[in-house]
Amino acid sequence: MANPVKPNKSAKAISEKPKAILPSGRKDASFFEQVYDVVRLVPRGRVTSYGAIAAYLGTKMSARMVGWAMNGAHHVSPKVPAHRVVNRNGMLSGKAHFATPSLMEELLAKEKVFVKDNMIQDFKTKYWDPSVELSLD
DNA sequence: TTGTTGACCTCTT
DNA sequence: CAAGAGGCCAACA
Repeated sequence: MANPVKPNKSAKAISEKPKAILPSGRKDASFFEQVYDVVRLVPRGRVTSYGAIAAYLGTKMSARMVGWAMNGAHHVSPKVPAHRVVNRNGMLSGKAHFATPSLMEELLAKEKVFVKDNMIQDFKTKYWDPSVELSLD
């Protein structure tokens, strides 16, 4: 009873083929590229979740990988607004991984996105879903 | 080389 | 309703 059903509703057409800039200098990872690209597409004052990005890539189960990608996003060019990426609950789960624990809140504050108790205010309102905003049609 | 961990999410009991 | 386990891909030991 691990997977009684596996709905393959993917049909995603990611024609994006950006350069491969990996934290380790590798150029084989495509998942990371997509993650970086999507996060960079996040408009100012908006926030998204790991699962949303993962789902946009086609596999919402790889939400963990999205977080890993962010880990190297700090030294990637152009800089990836990782501060705009939070978990499903709207909590700044990765704020501790930034240069400074308060850096994430600072950046979000500049985006007019206020945070309270490690949680984004009106998260659902600031929420930015790539699959929806980008409109897959 | 294999095994474990990891900025998560979803399903099952 | 709450808690536990499973699962994805990649990096580190």
